Amino acid sequence: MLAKAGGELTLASSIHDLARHLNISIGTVSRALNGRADVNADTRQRVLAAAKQLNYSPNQSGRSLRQGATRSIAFMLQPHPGDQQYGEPFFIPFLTGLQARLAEYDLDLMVVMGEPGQYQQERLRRVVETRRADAVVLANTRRKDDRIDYLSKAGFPFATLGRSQSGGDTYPSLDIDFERAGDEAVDRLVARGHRRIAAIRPSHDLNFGYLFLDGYRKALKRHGIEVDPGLIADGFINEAGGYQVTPRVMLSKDPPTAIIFNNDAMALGGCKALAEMGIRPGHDIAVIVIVDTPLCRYFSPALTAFRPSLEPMGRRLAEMLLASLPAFAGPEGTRIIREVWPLELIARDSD
Amino acid sequence: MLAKAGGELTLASSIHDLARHLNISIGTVSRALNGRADVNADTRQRVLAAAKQLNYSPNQSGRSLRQGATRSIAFMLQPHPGDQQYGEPFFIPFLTGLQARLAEYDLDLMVVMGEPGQYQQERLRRVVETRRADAVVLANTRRKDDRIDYLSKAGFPFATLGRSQSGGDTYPSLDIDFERAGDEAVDRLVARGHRRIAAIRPSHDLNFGYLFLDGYRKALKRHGIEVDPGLIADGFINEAGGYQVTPRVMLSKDPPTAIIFNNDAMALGGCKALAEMGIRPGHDIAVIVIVDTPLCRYFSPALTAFRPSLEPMGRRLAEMLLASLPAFAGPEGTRIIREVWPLELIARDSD
DNA sequence: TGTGTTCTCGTAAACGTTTACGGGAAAACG
DNA sequence: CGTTTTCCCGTAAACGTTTACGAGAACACA
Repeated sequence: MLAKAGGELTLASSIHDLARHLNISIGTVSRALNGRADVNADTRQRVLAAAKQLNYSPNQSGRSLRQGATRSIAFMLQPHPGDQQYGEPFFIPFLTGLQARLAEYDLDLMVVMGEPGQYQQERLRRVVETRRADAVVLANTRRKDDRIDYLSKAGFPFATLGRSQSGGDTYPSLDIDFERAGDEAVDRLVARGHRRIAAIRPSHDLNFGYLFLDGYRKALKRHGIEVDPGLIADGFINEAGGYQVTPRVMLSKDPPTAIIFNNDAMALGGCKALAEMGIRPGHDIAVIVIVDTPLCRYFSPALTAFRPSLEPMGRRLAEMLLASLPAFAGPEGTRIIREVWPLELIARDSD
Repeated sequence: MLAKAGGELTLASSIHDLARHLNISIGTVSRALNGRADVNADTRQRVLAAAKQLNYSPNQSGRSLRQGATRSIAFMLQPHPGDQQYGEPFFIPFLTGLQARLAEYDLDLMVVMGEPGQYQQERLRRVVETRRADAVVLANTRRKDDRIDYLSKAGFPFATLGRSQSGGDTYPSLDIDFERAGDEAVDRLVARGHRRIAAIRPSHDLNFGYLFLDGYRKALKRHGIEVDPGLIADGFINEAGGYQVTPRVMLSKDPPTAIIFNNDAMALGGCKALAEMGIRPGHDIAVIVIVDTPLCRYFSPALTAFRPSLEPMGRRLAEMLLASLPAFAGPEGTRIIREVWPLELIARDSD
């Protein structure tokens, strides 16, 4: 306790109080509470009853120290630099799912955010070295990710939301199928008669930008359309980035009739640029967004987009992480699971 | 540690290792590291150097147990029931600020969410009773809030984002000035010639709904406009709620020429209902939203709204909480600070 | 009755810290 | 030189658990 609010704090009863109250040793009390076999059934009942009566709950610090496990998982979220008035709506439902599943295992969730753009490595090291968490969940994975290198070198358990080229196949990861989304987006546009299709994605070495582009290229090839480098651009992963980079693509000698944006904020900025050029999405040009957010739905025109199931993804990643921890999955069950989830196309008015 | 990843785990060096390496007692090492006065300057240097060399960081579980403080703060966020595809964009920036300031004090942030609509009390009790956190931050405060009653009765330190009628003035709280926003919204509308102004707010005993209404009523009174109960309605705090309740107000004998929505999601649903009735916000009716989100900006027409500074609010609430904790503010500095922050009006196209 | 087994429990160590206490050596002072 | 003070450090207890170990009692079995 940091504060002893004027003495009115209800004393936290310890296992010693319980033992004294029952005229029993603390060892027996602990065994009774933890459901061990070598305790008399009657004794166990008495202990349980007394625990309820005295409102006893085991002190987590004591347990952590003795067992060498904190029973908490750290979630590292690095906000992208840029306009942070509201941040990414992406993560609340993901966190909800992650947290819900962890709670079922009596695990706490610690959130470490770091300043936008700041080097997150120190924060991560602190968590690992001071043993503040038993495992880590990484978000915003980059193609080459220092955090992954560090964790796998240290042998510290972790899982990632998103893929990376770092660290090999030694950790669980869950990602969206950006290749397939890119592929399907092209498919859809081609079926509607487009052949000049632009792709706008974030720079920053964010891995999903590359994955998306792979799918985009693959689909073009399948349809016998040559990839035009002039139709591919990347920019800062926010509205300003989309606003800045979209005109560059539109002003090429042979402009596109469709644009796939790999990020909702960039799409919004792009549409603003288009509007200023007198180009109307849904009329003069087709626009598809790869990861849907509520903004896509309420924008005018409503943007066709691919939607993830964030909350189930959060729950699933928790399961995958737990399955890789011997303490939960059993010694033999230390399985590294990697999954890639499809997106659902939400057809709206922009394409 | 839960997992010992194949033995490659870098051994966490303890203070004993450090002491042995230096031929010094652990007491001295601890004192040196913690900057106590009674340690020779030369010894301190040697300890610090060795700590860096052996990559030593104190084990947090050990510290927590000994000091009776976990150095972590729990943030309790209860999602509103309803459409949870994306949750509330409100909280990410708030969390960012809260977390950033806490990190400066070497405090961790634990996030406890609870299922939407689920009774959050048990989760809270668990945190308190097992001493998993040193203090709690509550969000989504209700007019009468069980959690506040419980915490103040237990003498457990906490602060709230949002006001409540529970618990008296014994805890720090930070809230948005909903009264003033309601007042200003009416002011603005009256200045533009409106006299039939509706107010739509959430039910659920959420406190801010009442505060908003106070400001609304006060402003009407000031302008000599009688409050018409037929123009006041409440509904579920989501899009469906707004969609459902708005027609009820519009179909009254003497319909409003303006509506103030006390929640962005409800406003969106309300606008949908209006559209279906052939009523265009910004043309046929004026619409103002009390708490701005990105959705208001991108909606068509863009919605005039009052915007909070969420990230500074997060930082500020962390400061306020810390100031109320003797361990941080010093024994005399146990001050209970309560603040109410104004909103900034963002004029757009809907009014 | 003697021996082995089972059941139940108490004892004590251990996890990694911090800190109260005391003591020895050096320094200061008379 | 004796006494007091200061400086620095080691010792050990304490935080609240869990758990390895062993021991006593009850019981079974021959």
